[in-house]
Order: sequence, then structure tokens, then C-alpha cells
Amino acid sequence: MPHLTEAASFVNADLIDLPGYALRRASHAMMAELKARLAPIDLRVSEATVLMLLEGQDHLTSSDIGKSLDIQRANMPPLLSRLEDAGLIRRRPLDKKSQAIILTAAGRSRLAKARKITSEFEEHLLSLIPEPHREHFLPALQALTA
Amino acid sequence: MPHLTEAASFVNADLIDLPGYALRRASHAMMAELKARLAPIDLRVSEATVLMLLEGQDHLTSSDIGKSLDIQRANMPPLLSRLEDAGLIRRRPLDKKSQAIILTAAGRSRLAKARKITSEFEEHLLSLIPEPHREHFLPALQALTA
DNA sequence: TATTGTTATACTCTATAACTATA
DNA sequence: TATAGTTATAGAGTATAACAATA
Repeated sequence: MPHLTEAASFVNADLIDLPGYALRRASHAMMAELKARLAPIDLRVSEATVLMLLEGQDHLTSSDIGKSLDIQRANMPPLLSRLEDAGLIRRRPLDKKSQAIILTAAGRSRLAKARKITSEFEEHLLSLIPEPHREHFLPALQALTA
Repeated sequence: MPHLTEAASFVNADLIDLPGYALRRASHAMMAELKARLAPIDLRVSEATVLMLLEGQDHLTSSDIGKSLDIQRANMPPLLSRLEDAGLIRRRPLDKKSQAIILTAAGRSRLAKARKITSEFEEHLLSLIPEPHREHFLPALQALTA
């Protein structure tokens, strides 16, 4: 017999009523879902995000990408190396110090697949939120990031 | 001169309009904030959450806690060991296989400080959300976890 | 047979410091 | 002086597999 009782479930219900805790749990659940949906095209969430940021851009540096996506500069090289090794991006020198990160043809092709998956995912996510709350979700989240 | 242009900012604005991306960013920002607020009392977010779950309970096992908080069973021992080494919890045998995790007096004292910090944090979080959206935030998040 | 607690292990993300070379 | 790119390293969270002992 499991030891988890109704009393314990009640306490857990208390936790889930805290916006901070609910935010962490919802984010974790949704990112696990998106990770699973992107796995078939061999992309991590962070990698797909970088590809989306690069679309139509031919002058963004590694540092630019890090600033836009809130990724530390020091954590960009391994991320970009994986994308480069997969042939999805290449580097173009801007001057003797900086280099632009740009999509290859294979990168644009993979991005198209990623866009399809993420847009279906976003639709799924919103569909989970009951109607009266749905339109308020994005503005509320954006207020927390700014 | 930085390479980040207005065009790049615009693309980033596109990303932040995706609910899934906004959810991840908001969660990351808020958890970093809570982590910083809990650091002075030497508690991680996950540790404070466990203490809160244990309040008033004297029969929850390691497995119970993992199930409630969505933490894998295998990841509980190191978490609980840190709390035990800090004198905040102790183990009480339920039978020859299971043991209850319970708060010590020091654990209840630390929990009181954590409750104060987290309630101030929750208040801060909600205050960041503009009035028309605020009341819809928690129900929307809870719909994504269920 | 299923569950509990545990160990080992590995991967991902994140964070800080430090170094070089160039703007 | 500040910035770009990189390397090294460490911490934290998460995931799977496997084991012994007990329900």
C-alpha cells in the first residue's frame, strides 16, 4: 500500500496554488513536451530556438545570439559547434574579431520542420488553457520577463 | 560598435510572442529571483519546496515526496542527504522497508524563514503582472500542469 | 510481483573565471 | 578600455538502468 495519503495530496494542492511553484511546474511540463516533439528531427529546444532567431539574418554574432536568448556567452560555443557539426549553420567573418552565424541550406530545411513542430506545440499549449484565461496568458508572462 | 541591430531585436520580439518561449523565459527569470532570495538562508528552491511539503506531515516517504514534486526517485537521496546533513530533517522507520521524512526543530525554524521569503516573492511576482491579467495567471498555469 | 531506497552514471543547462586577440 | 570568442570548470537539475531488500 502506498504511503501517500489524502492529507499529503492536500498539502501538495497548497503548493500548486503558489504562482511561482505553478510557473515552474508548468514550464517544466511544457518544455518536456516540446523536447519530445523536437527529438524526431534531432534538435534540442535551445538549438531550435537559435535556428529560429537566425532566420532571415546574416549578421548575428555568437554574442548577439546569447544576449537575445539570455544564454551566457561562454555557453554558446558548444551549442553552435553542435549546429555547425550537423551542417545547419556556418560562420562568416565580419572583421578580424567577429563572425556572423548564418543558416546553411540544410539549416533552413531543418528550421522549416522545427517551425511546423513548434507552431503545432504552441497551438496545443494554448488549447490546454480554458477560454476565459487564454488571452491573458502571454501578456502576464511577458510582464515577468521584462 | 555592437552588432545587434534593430532587425535582430525584432526577430527576438517574434520569439517572445510564442507562449512556450515566453513561459520558459518567465520561469527562468522568476526562479533565478527566488534562488537569490533563498540563498541567504542557505536553501535551494528544491530544498525549500521539500520543507514546505513536509510541514505538518510525519509519514511522507522519499518516494511520496518525489511523486508530489515531480522529482525522480533516484534524485531524492542526494537532496534529502543535504537536508539531513544540515539537521533540517530526520528519518523515522515506518516498517522494515520504508521510512518517513520529518522536519526537525531546526527544520521547522528554517521553514518559517523560507515561508516568509517565498510569500514575499509570490507577492512580488504577482505585482509584476498588470491588473487585468493577474487573476487569470494561476488558473492558466494550473491547466498546463494537469 | 511490485515497491522502496539506493548507487552509479550521464546529459543538459547554467554560472564564473580567465585568457587571447581585436574593436 | 571594452568587446568577441573561447576554454576550463563547477554546480544544479534531470534521466535511465540496475541492484538488494521488503511489501
